[in-house]
Amino acid sequence: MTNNPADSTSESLPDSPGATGQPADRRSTLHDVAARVGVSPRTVSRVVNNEEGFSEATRERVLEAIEELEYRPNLVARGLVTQQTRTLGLVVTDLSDPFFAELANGAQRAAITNRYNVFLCATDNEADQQANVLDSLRSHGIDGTIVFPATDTDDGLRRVAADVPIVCVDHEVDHPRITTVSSDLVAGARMAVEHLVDRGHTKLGMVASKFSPSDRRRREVGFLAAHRKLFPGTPEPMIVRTEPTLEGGRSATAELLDRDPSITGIFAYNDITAIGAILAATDRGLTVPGDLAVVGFDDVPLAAVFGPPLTTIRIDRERLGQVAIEMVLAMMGGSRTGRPSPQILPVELVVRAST
Amino acid sequence: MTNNPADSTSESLPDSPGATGQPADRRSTLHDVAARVGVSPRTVSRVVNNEEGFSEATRERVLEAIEELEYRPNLVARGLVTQQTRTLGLVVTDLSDPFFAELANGAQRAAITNRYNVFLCATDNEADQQANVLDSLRSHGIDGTIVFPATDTDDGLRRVAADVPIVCVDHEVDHPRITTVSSDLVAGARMAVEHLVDRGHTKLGMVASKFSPSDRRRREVGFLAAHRKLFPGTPEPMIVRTEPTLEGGRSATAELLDRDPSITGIFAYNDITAIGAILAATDRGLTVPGDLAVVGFDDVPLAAVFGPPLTTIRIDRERLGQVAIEMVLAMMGGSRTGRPSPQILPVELVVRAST
DNA sequence: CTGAAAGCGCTTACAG
DNA sequence: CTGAAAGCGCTTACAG
Repeated sequence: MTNNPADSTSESLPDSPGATGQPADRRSTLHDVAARVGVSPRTVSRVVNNEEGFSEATRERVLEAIEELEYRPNLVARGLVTQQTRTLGLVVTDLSDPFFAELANGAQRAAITNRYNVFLCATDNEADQQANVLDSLRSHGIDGTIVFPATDTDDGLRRVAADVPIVCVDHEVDHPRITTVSSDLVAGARMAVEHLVDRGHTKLGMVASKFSPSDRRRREVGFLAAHRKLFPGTPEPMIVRTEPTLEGGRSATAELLDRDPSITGIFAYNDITAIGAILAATDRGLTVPGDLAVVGFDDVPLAAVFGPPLTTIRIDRERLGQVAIEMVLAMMGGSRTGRPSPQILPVELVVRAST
Repeated sequence: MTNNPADSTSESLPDSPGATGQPADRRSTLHDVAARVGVSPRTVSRVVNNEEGFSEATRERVLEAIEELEYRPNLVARGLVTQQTRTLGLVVTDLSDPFFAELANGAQRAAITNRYNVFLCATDNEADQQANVLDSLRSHGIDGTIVFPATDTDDGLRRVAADVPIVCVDHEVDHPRITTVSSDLVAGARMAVEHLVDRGHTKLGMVASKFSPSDRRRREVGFLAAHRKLFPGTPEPMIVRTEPTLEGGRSATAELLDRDPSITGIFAYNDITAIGAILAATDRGLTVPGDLAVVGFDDVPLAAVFGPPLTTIRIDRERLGQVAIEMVLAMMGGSRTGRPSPQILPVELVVRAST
């Protein structure tokens, strides 16, 4: 037959692997398995994919060879022809925000359940980097992706949606292959305002994110609407936009209190900025909640143990991730299913010691 | 020539895209670009890859067509033949630990600098899930990967190392294609002990991680060694192993204090467990640092703002990620470079109010 | 029950 | 300066 270098050294027993017990240093392929069994690659492909049409004996010999050679199908080569890789993308702006970490956990868990894998990428909220990772993901033949979009990147999203279906988190983009899952941020903001007012506060201020373009300011919309309803005819409360980080929350709150020292209630963009707000209060000798009450958003794990434990609007991030996966899977079902309509998940007020 | 359905509707001007301005709904390929320009795919490939051998005129026409068709090379198809995809993996146990989030940030940043992308995956510290994601990553033709290994998975790592070079974080595996970058955990533990003793504490306890197998208990080794040196001949201090989470730290500390109420100094596995330790103290009416001093590990962002702000051993996670990327890149340089030797990065004591 | 051919989107030698 | 052929690892019709 062909001259196989291994033949000269190995015993005649065909089942015996090399002396080292190690397969070749090159990863073994369908072809290698076929050659070892003495069958065509097509047959190996059939048993690997659980198709019909091979004898039980063949099946066993193939399985044995696969074991011995540690053969693993190359999903990407397969994807090149099937046009699917059972891999999903998840792109977020900032890994160090615990919100995204738990979203990712939920998404990954749901993906595994459906026998999909997910690759996570971060954009630092930069359009270029988002374009870069989306392109990379697409290039790897992912079947769909979930994205929490960087600011002002709708066009970029539409472009990749031509190739792969997208589920956006907390943001709508008008495109047949893009849908949205979001939390009810407007309702959450309303709950926060009502709670502060229940506690007797009448002068409120809000720390918002400067990364939110005008069509993504749902918390602000809810905040103003609730305020308008409860205090009709009064001037609108103050809103300061900042980076959604601890230091951002701290400085924005300082600015709010500088501009209007009569403010006694703060609604913050998220828990991290809320903690910043509390620090700003402490900075100027105010007590929380005595002098300043603070409501956060998200209910990240540390919110409960911070001093004082944070009153916040809880988002079920695990569920958010799970629903996002289910929606992207539905979109991949082909156009017959149509685009799933946007979903809005409920949020919940959690009262602790900061109000 | 060939019958192109587009020809019947489009104007004769070859440069004009369809009426919608949209390219076909199928992603365009090298072949499409070639057809549009009227040149062979080989030529397009040449200009895409900046090779030699085409006229300036050809180059411009190809570039134009690429623009119009929004052509993007399929990196995976390319990878199938070049055996490299300019993509790296990063697999960690737990996304919601801020330690890994910042490690990932550092790694991603360093990767981008080198024109690589990174795909992040989580294992939940489960061997099966780690095998799954590594296989998926490998299947996507990644060029190398960084992994913070799940417990007891050395064999699995060796298996994938046959195909792709691995840099482990804080763990050594004996294999020619696996190397290690770690923090000086032993030195960090020593600093913690010396600092507690400086503060007048003589009865110490440690909260350790139950996920660390015996060869990965560097903090414990450092803790015991430092204690032995400072208190020769005395009994060894108590160590309780637990899940490295907030609740884990809380219950482990409660156990330590139950078993030996004379303990006044706690060295914790990381900042999260340290915060748990502080909570455990508060639970039983002890003050920190008055009744119980606590030293954490990592210096995550919230350590500085927790009440009381945490004394901790700082790990430069961004740098850790960066070095890991550089090492994996070096390993990919081919065997000529040989395996880079393990690196140990320094850590630093940060004194705050919990001691 | 099994295989030979063509092709997914690309690049690598080779030839002109 | 440019192209035709073969192949990366796989699957999809087709034929026996």
